[in-house]
Amino acid sequence: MNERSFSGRGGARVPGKNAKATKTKYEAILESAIKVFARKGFHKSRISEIAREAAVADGTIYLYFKNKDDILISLFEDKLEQIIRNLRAEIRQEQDPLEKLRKFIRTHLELVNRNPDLAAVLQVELRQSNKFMKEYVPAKFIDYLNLIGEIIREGQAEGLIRRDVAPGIVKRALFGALDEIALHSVLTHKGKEYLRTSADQICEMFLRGIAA
Amino acid sequence: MNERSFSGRGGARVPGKNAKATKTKYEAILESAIKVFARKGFHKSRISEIAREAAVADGTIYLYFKNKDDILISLFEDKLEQIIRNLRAEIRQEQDPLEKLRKFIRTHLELVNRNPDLAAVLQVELRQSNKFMKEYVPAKFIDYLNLIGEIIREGQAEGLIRRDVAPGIVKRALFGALDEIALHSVLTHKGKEYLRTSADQICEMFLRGIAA
Amino acid sequence: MNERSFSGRGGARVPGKNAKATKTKYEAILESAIKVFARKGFHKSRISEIAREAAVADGTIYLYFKNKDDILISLFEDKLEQIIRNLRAEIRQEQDPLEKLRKFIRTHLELVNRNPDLAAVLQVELRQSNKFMKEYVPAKFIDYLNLIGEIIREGQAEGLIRRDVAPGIVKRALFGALDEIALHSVLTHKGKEYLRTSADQICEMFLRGIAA
Amino acid sequence: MNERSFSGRGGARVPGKNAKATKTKYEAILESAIKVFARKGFHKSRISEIAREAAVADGTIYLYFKNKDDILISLFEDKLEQIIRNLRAEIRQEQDPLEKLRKFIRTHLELVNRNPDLAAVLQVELRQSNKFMKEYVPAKFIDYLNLIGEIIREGQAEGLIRRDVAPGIVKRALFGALDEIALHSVLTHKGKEYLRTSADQICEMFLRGIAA
DNA sequence: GATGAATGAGCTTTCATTCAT
DNA sequence: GATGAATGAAAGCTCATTCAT
Repeated sequence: MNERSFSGRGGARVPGKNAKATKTKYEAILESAIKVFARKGFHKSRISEIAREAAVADGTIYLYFKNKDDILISLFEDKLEQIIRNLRAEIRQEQDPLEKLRKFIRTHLELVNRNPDLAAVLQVELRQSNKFMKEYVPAKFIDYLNLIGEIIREGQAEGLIRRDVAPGIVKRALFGALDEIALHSVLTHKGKEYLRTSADQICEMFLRGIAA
Repeated sequence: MNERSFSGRGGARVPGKNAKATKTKYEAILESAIKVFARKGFHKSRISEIAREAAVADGTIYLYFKNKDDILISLFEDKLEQIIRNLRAEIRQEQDPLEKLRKFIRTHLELVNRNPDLAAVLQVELRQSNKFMKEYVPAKFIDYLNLIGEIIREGQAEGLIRRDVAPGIVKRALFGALDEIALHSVLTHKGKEYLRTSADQICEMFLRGIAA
Repeated sequence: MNERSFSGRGGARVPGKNAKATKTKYEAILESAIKVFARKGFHKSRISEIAREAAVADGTIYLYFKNKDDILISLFEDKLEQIIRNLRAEIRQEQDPLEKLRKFIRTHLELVNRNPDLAAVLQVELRQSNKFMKEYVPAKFIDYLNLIGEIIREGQAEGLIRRDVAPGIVKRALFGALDEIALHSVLTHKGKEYLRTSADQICEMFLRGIAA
Repeated sequence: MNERSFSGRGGARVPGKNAKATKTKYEAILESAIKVFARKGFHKSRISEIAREAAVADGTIYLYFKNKDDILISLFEDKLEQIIRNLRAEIRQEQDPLEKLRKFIRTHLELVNRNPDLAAVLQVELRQSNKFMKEYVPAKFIDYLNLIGEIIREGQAEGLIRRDVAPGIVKRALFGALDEIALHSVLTHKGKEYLRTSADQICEMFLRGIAA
């Protein structure tokens, strides 16, 4: 059994009392990291470069992050949390579980289109962190996957989705499909058009594939 | 547009004339690399460790491979080529394009089950190589994807698959789905059972999803 | 035309603000380097050994010097600058240009006698640096040569030295003569006596050779 | 006391019996080495490159030379021996010791002009060999210096050169002067004109300097 | 004698991280 | 909290040399 515990979280994320000021610094570092990682790649990015970009001293970064991997992983969690929040809001607007899935698929690929730097980091750099791939307990990622799982279960309850569909597997299959398309888009710099067509194709295929 | 050219291939891969003897040495290094990479991970694997495992000198490795990344990428190409050959043979036995897809899906996941070390390297370590993700021209990978694309086109020609399915997108979606399942299997050490169930679920969903 | 530019100078030579403290560290490294280079030779000297001798960490050396060659070249420039300063002071005491030359010749060889480690480095190790021989723009060395050239011109102006003497050539010839004697002294460990006799011989020969 | 013994000489210089064929190979390697050393510098020249240039296998070089330094030193000895032979012949033509010195000086610098590759190797690369500078017993070089020493003694015997001139020191001083001029010519690519003027200047100065 | 595949010692430099101020 | 000078561990790769053929 894989250990997968990431000891980096839970440290003194916010050093001082002045939440406003420090949050700014924490966020400044994360935003700088996205830019630098996207430009140079994770391994070739230097802590000193992120520090310069964020206009803080090298050492200051270690007041907010445990180490270099922790920046990457914090970035992942922070952004994914925002994404999940937004997605929940979007989905709540729809009644039909099948429409919810459609919304999910489209929004996932739209986000890739609208945040190219972040997408480059999440699709390519993040996976190059050994810590992320092997030690990190992907709680937030599981939340994300479960958005799909829940919709499927909802659809099954309403008789719109086949009972023999296994939500735990299909949620991963759908995520994998979207992820591969996103990766291809990032690596080949195919943008809007490609992502929109792909969203349509995947919607059509998945919804037919699981519909009752 | 990303350049993505990998200059490492085509060098003096086989120093001597005695194809038999040298092929053995080349292969010995690759097999050792799979073991070591799977055990320690790409970045933590030492060239000297691969050399020891293969019973050659450190320098000998550089007669057959340009550098550490080249070992990983050669490994990928070599193994993928074998897999493609085997898959083609399997698929050729079936007449029905839909049955061919079923075969493809099942074989992909069976290979993961039967070659856990190789799977671990291809699913996790390979993606951690910056060279592979950013500079490599994935000719063999495209061949692999095209196996799917061809079957889909075949099915469309026979009227078994909807005409509005885009093979170029669906092939990636299917690969992404299989890849994510494989990754999950590798990271959580879920084996045979999980992979078989997943194969069934994915077959059912995809085939329904694209059937005419 | 040979480029001969040495890009190593002008970097962040002094990291901090406390000039006193850092100057000490910079100098400590140079003094240690002279000892180690003289003992082991440039190529066989290890950075780690210089660091240990100077009681700093390996990496600290790279805060003050670009690389190993830069230590050697900085050493050359630093010491040559001191030597030039001292020589100027010595020469200023004499009125007669011929006496100035005598002083120059004697002081050059006395310095070899009084600083055997430094002499060993400058005579033997420095020339073994490819960077020094081929890329370095020898500004300080030209200053040194020009000390001789200026005295000769002065002597010509006063009618003490023949007008047909070419200062630009003779300055090199004299330097070459002194340099070869110094090298022989260093390689065979011939000291005081040899250097003093040589100084007298060279004085006699050169002064007669160029006198009006 | 410096050891200065070079153990590389005396090995099986000429492997076989066929003196013609093997002498050709030995010489081919030396000539190739001059070209390669002049082009790339000693340290950056690869044995394999010299072998390719000489159209022999890497290993063959080790039948004729003990190691890389031995190529350089053999090259030095071979060429210096030729030079000494030629110089002796030239000098023998003159009766007057002072004319002999003149001839010596001019010929030395003419050789630099006529053999730029060889000069580049002897002036720059040779001195970068630690073996040459520190372990080699420079028998041939001493022969060369003694050519000067002998002429001076001859001149003293004939009453043409001052008795208080020390041949052992002046020979080095003269060599040093010529050497520095030669080095400057090589490094700055100053050719014929510069060398000829320098020869004249040095002749004038040295002959006046030591004349009775 | 000739070959060239195989060997394996050898080492600078980078950069994430720390900690005294 | 913020700084940034100082630390020191860490390893890929080259290439002179060897030696079995």
